[in-house]
Amino acid sequence: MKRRRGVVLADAILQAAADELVESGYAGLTMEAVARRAGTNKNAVYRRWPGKAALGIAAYGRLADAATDVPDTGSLREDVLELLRRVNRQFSSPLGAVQRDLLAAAAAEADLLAGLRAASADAGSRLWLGVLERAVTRGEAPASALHPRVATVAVVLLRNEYVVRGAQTAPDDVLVEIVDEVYLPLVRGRAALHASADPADDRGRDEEDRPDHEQPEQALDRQADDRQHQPHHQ
Amino acid sequence: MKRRRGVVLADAILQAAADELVESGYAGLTMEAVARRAGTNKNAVYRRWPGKAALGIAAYGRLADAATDVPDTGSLREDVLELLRRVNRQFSSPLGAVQRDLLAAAAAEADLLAGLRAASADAGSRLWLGVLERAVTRGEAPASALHPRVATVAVVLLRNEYVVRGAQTAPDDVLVEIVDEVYLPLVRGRAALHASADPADDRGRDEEDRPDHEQPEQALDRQADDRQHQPHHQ
DNA sequence: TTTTTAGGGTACGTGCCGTACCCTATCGGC
DNA sequence: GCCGATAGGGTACGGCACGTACCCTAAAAA
Repeated sequence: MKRRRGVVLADAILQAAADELVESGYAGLTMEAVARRAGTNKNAVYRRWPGKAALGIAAYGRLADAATDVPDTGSLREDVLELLRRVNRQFSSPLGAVQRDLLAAAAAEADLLAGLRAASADAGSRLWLGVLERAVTRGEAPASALHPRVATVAVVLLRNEYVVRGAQTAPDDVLVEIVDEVYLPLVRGRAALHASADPADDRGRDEEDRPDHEQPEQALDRQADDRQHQPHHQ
Repeated sequence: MKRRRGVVLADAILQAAADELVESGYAGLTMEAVARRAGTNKNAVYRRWPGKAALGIAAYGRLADAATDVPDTGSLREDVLELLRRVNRQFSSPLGAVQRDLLAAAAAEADLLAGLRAASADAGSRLWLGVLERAVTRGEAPASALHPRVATVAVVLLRNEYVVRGAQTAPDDVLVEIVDEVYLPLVRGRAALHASADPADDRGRDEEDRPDHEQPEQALDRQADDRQHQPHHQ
């Protein structure tokens, strides 16, 4: 009987883990079941991943590869709303439940969280900045809005809906409200502020170590590298 | 030996559960330990709460009773920043970790989530609306900003920091960034939109109550170089 | 071929959940 | 103050899942 080795086996395990994840959720994920489903035993699993959380995150990486492509309708509002709707569908799918469970499970251990972010969170930031950037070139938004924290406000609010209200799909009018009451006013409001010649906003601190008008790619890198350890003296 | 009954015993159990919660977190909360600590046995616990999640939420209710009082400095920016700092302290305390774990654990079961919200989330919305309302009466913000989703944007973004970055205390410049890049532009931007673009009256105050420099330690934190450590192998 | 590496099979020890019994202190009614 | 019903105390058990330890063998490397 042929015996799988190395990357072939690892792949089979990951696939089995991913299947178990969508079937039973993260809570119902067991090492035994994964090993059984992969046609091997826990030995081979533990030799590669130190525990359940690590395996779950690795398996999620395989699931999340289905990259969401960005809408490009020519209007900021429609772009944002459509992207938000896609994200909403993903959040309310089994995959979204897995993602939320995983985030919760990884919150305890910092190294796991880093792996999870690599698989999902940062890519999202790029998406939203891209949408916003196109709006800037069309003149729909000021360049000062090209800020990771600004660009991702909508999806952060949507995520919060799931945190607060549970796994229920967020109704569409919530998305509309987020876009019309928060996101667009925020972006356009920044336009109004900056158009009325009050750059006092970005003086002092900003000038030195946080340039507001940098290239979008740099803004992204910045966010990705922003993580820092607590130097806990005092 | 005296044998406690009824509400006295229930109280002792809740207290023990709350203590265990802050000591070991929700993940480390065990029914045995709670019973032992309360000087009783699992019997008495299960007679009152159907399982670990329900007990955890009930115990959290006892912890969360320490109501946060709202600052009232006379300036919207200072109020928001100060409130955000208090919330940040709470989030990064053991209590905050418990709250996040609990939210994650309750996401699966809807009825538990309802109980948890009653203990914490909704009160927060009122707080933020209150701050904003005072700003409106002072003329710092338009009445159109008095919208729950707008009012709570800052704390939602802060919560997201914890979701994405883990239990690390959010550095103060993140709070400042949230306030200056998102919250205030949002509120004032709405003013510009609704009051037909005359934000000139915002300018004077802006320069007064805006501190130029942050604490030196935090500025140092920001520069701390920590490239990613490889999370295990693949 | 011989040696080394890595998978397969299996059994354990441990921890915790949730339940079941049986005993006994306490409470409320008489 | 006695007496049944109620509820707490003690304990044991079944079950499950995690993580570990052996021992055996196929497959790759030397």
